[in-house]
Amino acid sequence: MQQSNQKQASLLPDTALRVQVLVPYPVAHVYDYIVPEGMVLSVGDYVKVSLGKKDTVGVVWSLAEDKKLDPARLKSVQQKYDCPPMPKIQRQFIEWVARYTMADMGSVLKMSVSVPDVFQPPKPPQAYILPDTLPDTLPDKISVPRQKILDFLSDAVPRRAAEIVRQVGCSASVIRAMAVAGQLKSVPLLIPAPCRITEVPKNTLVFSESQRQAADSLIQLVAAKKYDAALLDGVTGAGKTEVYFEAVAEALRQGRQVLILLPEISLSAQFLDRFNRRFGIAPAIWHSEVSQAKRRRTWLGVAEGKTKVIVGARSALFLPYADLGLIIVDEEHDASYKQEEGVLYHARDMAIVRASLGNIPIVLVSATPALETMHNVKQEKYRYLHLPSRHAGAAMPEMHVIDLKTTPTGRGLFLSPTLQQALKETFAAREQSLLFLNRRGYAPLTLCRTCGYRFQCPSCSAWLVEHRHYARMQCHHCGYSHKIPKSCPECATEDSLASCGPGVERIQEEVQALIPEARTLILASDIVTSQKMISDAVHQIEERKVDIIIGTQIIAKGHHFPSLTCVGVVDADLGLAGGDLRAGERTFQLLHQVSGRAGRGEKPGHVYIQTYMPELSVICALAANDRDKFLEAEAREREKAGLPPYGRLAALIISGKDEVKLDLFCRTLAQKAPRFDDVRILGPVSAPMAFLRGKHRRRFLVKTGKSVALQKLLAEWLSSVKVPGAFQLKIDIDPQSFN
DNA sequence: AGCGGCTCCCTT
DNA sequence: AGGGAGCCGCTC
Repeated sequence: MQQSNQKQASLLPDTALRVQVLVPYPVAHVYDYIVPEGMVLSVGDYVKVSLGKKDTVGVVWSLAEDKKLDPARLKSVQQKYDCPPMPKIQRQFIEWVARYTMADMGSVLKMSVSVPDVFQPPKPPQAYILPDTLPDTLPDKISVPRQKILDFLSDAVPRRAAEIVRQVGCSASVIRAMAVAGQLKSVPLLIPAPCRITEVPKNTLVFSESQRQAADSLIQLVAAKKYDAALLDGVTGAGKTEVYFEAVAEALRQGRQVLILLPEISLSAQFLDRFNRRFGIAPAIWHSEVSQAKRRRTWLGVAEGKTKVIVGARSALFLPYADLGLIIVDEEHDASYKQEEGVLYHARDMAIVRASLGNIPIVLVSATPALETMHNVKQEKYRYLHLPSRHAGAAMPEMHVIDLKTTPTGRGLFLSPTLQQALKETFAAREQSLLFLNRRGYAPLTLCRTCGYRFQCPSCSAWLVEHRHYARMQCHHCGYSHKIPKSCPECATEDSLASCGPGVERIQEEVQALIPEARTLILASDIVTSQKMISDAVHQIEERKVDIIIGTQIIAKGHHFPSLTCVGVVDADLGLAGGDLRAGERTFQLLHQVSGRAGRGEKPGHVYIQTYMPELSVICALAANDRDKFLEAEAREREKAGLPPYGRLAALIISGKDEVKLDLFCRTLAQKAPRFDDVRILGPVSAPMAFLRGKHRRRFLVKTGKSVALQKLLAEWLSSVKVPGAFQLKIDIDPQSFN
């Protein structure tokens, strides 16, 4: 990898005086700096420069110079950091992503140098060892704790105070006192880069024939050492992870680095166990919650090529890999791969780009592949590896569609008689049930029966959701909340507030009334807030201390519970309202995943889907468990509508506080809209969340044919207007949802 | 992103 | 005239 950098001619002080530096600020261009005498800089070097009032890290982007600049006004590079330069592939990737997403290059660079003080490591943590020579002032007798500490440290391994305390059972003050007395020596603890792998253990798992075949194909893919993309398709429990671990192993045998992208780190506990079992070491973890010190070590380990496997959320894609040899995108269909703030990019799609630029293989993994991915398989852009279920018999639960039009629920109730019966029977059989409703809180809308007042967020076009668990009314879009009042805020009538519609808390109430002896548990992100709470809840369920689980989408993933035999989908139609491009697909993926929770032990499972629209293709496909037929039907719809992957799509979101001026500006924008064949510009319309966090939002949708240069078209359009500073204009290339 | 400089309008 | 709040544009 670094050959390309080493080939770059070093810049000698007497041959050039200036370099162009890209800084991690939202700016589109580079800045020129003087190279101080004696400093040797090459493209890709990390440097410290001053920009405006502040010092920042930057990357030498080119050795050219802007002749128009007045040399007298230029600042000097302050320092060259001692770190491998940013590889050429990484620089190309940053440029590519910036061009594609129409973001500033600096903003994209910022995602690559996301550790602000990476080059200013703090004091390393202190560790203790036995001194080479003991001071001669020591007393003859040594106290028991002190002797224990000396024994513990006799193996000459430096250990941190906290570890000594834990192992020996002494107090920290003893250690301190011994250090002062010279009985212990304090040394800086050098923490090596995470996940350095030199030896790759052999696979000890017994693979099925199909697993073996898929693994062999992936190993060949990696062995070829060139760009290639494959989809690994298989239901949950088919052993996909273990199969792609063999591809990882092959890349590691080549001595190269591997990136495994995961949608959410909530998968990590289980995932890390499996990784550990295969490779005997923990991978490096990268996501927003990782501590500053660990981020620094990981960033440097990645840049130096020492850290071999990185498991991370989408931002891990932008780390400056020294020699990346393989990318895995697990759960490739997952919506959270789309970054919806700042630089708007789709990590799966950009991972394909990264693989292509790096000329390395990439493997997409899913049980419910995205429509686009299947399309690429059909177009033979991606290889296709299918992994059938390992336990063919026990695999699929029996599906029951409940038409709420013909079998309605009781008034103010949300479980139909059929589902009630199933819950009772499951409980009687001492098995577990799961009710799925993707809505937190008690009720999504509260109104006053007397005056009709509705609780609404002051900053968003959204109802306040009642949360009895916290006794608050909450906006799910901006976090605004207040206490649940006793009387109507409008007409002051007491006991006049009515809850409309269900949330998980209300379903729990209904279940408790239906089966009072049943032990229920709510799994929702606002109630189970930490990783520990989630794993505690999972243990409770595994130990069968819970009979009926009521959960939002956080239950869809991962865990499998052998005694869970009944799954009820309270409202299958919930995600379908609003006409979103991917509503059907998302609903299928989510409900398919939820259905998969049922009957994964030896007992068969039953899934009950409550809907008002049983004739919809999504519901039929779920009932028939026919994913491919569903995707084909969806694909035909998209083709007819000229939508991706058959056409290109971009969204413009314009937001601002002054609604009147906003509409005026949008009209100007519409007037200047380009008119071409094969280009349709729809809008302006109010964005689905027309008022969000105190700002009004309007949306344009740009729909073009496959071959249209979408970014160029947008750039030309937008260069014809000046966006007033009071408004924010966001370009979303390949929008995933219409929010 | 952060900062300084500018304008506009309200205060006294 | 004084002065603060939002708006704009620049940073090599």
